[in-house]
Amino acid sequence: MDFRHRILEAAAKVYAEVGYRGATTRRIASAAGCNELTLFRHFGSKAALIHDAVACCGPESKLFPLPEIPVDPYAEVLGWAKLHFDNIRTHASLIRTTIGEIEEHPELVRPSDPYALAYEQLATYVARLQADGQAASDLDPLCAAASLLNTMLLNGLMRDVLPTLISNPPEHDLDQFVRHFLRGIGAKLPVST
Amino acid sequence: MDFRHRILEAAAKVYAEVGYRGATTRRIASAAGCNELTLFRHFGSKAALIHDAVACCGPESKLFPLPEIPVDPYAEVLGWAKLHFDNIRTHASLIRTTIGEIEEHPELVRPSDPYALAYEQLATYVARLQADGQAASDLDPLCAAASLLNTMLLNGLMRDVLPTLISNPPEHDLDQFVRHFLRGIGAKLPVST
DNA sequence: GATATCTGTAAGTACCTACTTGCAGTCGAG
DNA sequence: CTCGACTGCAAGTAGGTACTTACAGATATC
Repeated sequence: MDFRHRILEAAAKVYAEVGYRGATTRRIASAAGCNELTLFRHFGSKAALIHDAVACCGPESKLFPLPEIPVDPYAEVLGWAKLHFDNIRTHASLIRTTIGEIEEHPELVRPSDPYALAYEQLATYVARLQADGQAASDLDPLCAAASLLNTMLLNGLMRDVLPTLISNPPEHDLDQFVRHFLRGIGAKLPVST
Repeated sequence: MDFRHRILEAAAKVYAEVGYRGATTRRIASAAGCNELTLFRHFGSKAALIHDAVACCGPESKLFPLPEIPVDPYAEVLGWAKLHFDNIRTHASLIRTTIGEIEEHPELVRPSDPYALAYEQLATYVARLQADGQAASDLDPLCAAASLLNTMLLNGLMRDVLPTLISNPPEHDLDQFVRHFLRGIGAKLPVST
């Protein structure tokens, strides 16, 4: 019966579906199963409500584990990528909406954006591989990290809405992306299945 | 004095900035410098106007040249990538908006989507490299193509709105992406600069 | 000069928007 | 039992929405 949280979840869901303008207070109240007035009593304004909802119900910003010292790059990167990919797919609708409205509502992009964190994390891992001689050192680690992360992110975001364009099962694509990524930075690969 | 085209351009611009709901007929008319009524006389409804505007003023869907028979993969892919990247950046705002509203307005995604065409085009090129023995044959050409295209696309889309995250000059990132892509598919690279 | 086509102005329709106010009911804590 | 906090209902504010109708002026063609 925690109304506040029920409202936040409903607001995040409606916002993800129809965007800021489409997420009318009436719609959110209906989705939360409460009176429209209750929204204003809890959050004061629609802007505050949407902001709290996205901050509360958006993609996780916690760091998934990626070892400091690489041992088995393929297994480590693939495992890490799977966690991120699941996180992306779970919140794909909300992320797409936020991207589409980033010009009008930059305040909805959180400072501790999980994407930015993952980006640095993977770049650090690549730099470590390079320092250890396990990867070629001619590439910018940030660009290499972007190559895998952007590929995964866009695949995860559009998978549900462009099924004709992205028809392979997620595990297949992730495996391919990680293999391409690792060979791209000059790292060793396990034998292909 | 071609009102019709002036209205289409204004509508595409306003739609790119504030989305379908935000693109009110009043706003579009103001941007086009004409009366609101003129919109309805020309296009009948807001839905028809936005549809025509996106179809007319969206990203180019023509194919950029990518040779059937690869000779110098780095030069060829980089040149091709630059053309696509420019096209993406020119229409970044509109593409972001369309992605954000793809659930509500899938009809605004054109059947001859330039992204889908480029995707197949690059995959064909990769398959040719593999057939010629110029690239490893263990990767799915479609996944390899997605690796470069997704990376470029997201970089181009977010570059203007997340400058802290994407701070390298475009040429630097493109060069890095193409190098990573080619080595990822097992192709030869020119000496790094 | 008459005609048809395009444009603008002004007013109005029916509805949705965020948000407010006043009042009544419920329910658990003291 | 009382109190306060939370909830819902009903009504209303001031403004925006897509879209329509009726009328008047400009312009180019015949």
